[in-house]
Amino acid sequence: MATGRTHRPATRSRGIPEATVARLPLYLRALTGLSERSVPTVSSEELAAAAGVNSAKLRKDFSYLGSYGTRGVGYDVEYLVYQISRELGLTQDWPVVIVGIGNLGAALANYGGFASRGFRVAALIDADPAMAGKPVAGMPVQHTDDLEKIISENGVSIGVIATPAGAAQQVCDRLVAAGVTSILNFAPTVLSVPDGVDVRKVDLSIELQILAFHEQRKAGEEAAVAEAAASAAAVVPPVRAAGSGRKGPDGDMPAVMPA
Amino acid sequence: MATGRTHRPATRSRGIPEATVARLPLYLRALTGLSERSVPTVSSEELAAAAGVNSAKLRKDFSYLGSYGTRGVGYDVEYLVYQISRELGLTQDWPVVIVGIGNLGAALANYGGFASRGFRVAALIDADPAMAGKPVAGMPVQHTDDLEKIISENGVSIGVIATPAGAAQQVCDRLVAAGVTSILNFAPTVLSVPDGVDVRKVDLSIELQILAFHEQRKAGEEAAVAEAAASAAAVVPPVRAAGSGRKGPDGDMPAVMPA
DNA sequence: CCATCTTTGTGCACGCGTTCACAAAGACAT
DNA sequence: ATGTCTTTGTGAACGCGTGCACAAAGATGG
Repeated sequence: MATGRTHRPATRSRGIPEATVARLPLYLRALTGLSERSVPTVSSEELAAAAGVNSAKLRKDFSYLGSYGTRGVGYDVEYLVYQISRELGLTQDWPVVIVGIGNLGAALANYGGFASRGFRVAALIDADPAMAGKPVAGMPVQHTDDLEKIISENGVSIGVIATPAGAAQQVCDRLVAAGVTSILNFAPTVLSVPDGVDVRKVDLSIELQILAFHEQRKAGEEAAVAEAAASAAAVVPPVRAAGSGRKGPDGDMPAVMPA
Repeated sequence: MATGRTHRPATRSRGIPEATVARLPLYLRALTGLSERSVPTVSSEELAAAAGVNSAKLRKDFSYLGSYGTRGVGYDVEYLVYQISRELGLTQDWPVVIVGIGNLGAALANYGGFASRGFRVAALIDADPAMAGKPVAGMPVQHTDDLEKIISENGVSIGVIATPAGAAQQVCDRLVAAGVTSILNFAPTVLSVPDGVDVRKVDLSIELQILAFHEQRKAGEEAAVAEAAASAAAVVPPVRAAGSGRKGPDGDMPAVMPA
């Protein structure tokens, strides 16, 4: 993951570990739930359980923000909600544009989770002229031609890319050129961006493939060797260097690697 | 030419690092692109650039799978595609169910990336009776009542949860009870599952919040101290333990913690 | 057949993140 | 006020992941 950090000796040693930052939203969500149930305080143990993490990890995470707990009691829920929100920058308004209003883009536009926490969908943008003006999630889709104008007029610094893979890099370049410095990419492509621009990637296909790997291992633990042998016999793997044909004889490498 | 090729006997060390597994789909995607352009071989440097990673990291990743490269030349594209596919378990068919056919669920059902690599949407399931029978992505939505039957009849071991947060845990429990052992969760909730079940989480809101954190830092680097002071003065943070009122005097903690 | 050149595979060191374990801090009861 | 009990905050150890740097392997050219 590209963390694209511009190293700067910040005013204070603002070195909150990246792993901690990634968990803060998790804590915030758990705390919000407690807040709605008017729970006044919570211990690190309880909160850690709600967030699905280790309690020691949670305490260390909070220690990077400051000493917000009370020994013997726990953490004040409301106070902690405020502190984390402020640390994450959620006390301000973040206008966001979504580019690519296909199935996924429309789903994102309708997703309530955006508006819930400081994020506001400022515009929906699509390259298809037929989409222009069409309302999605109660908001007219605008054409890509106006991308730069929309970005600058709304002061957008966060962009969401939900286009097909082929268009993603081009859209990304235009977003960056127009002033966007944070991008959430749903397109299955590696985006290249200049320093100072953050990119986070959400890739459904990759997540599934990772699950498949573990699933295969789980299944293989029962009939490990037998299954591997059968599969190797059933599926014929491509012979080494079959296409090029300009290399040495293919006898130098067995067609089927030992499984 | 090969003299006596000393085949490494124990390539099957089951310990492929998790970080490596997470990158294999990335390599596979880059390799597929090369394969479609009929590129016969690729060096670690080139492939690493295409996948957006360090070349040394890529070589080390591949070394966990075995010695599939040729020194002085690089890696055979077709051969590597096969090896990674096999390692990820993509040479077999993975039936998948999607539970929760709202905006996101429908988008997932329509997403071509699923079918492209061994994954097949076996069923769409929703709790709303009005949805039952309605076609989404050319497939009739089925009711939650039949969840267990669908899982067992199709031999499904991977489930995708795209329901609202409130229903996620219940759906998860039923999936697991029915035999699902891998879950991709899009609902903004922490799922608790028994040992042996893998859960991966995709959370749009969290990704945005992480971006907001970095975005705030980038903005803060220009007018760091001034901004912090102004924001602290403008926004009044909740006084410590304001709601509970049963604790000590609130003077024991400053209303604004030092930033 | 030998020399040179390219590229892999990996030993090693380093830094980050996680976890344990415990002293210090504070609430609460007496 | 003093003691006990709960819970935080953190020092320290450990393990994993990353990146450097280089020797070995093999292709290529003379």
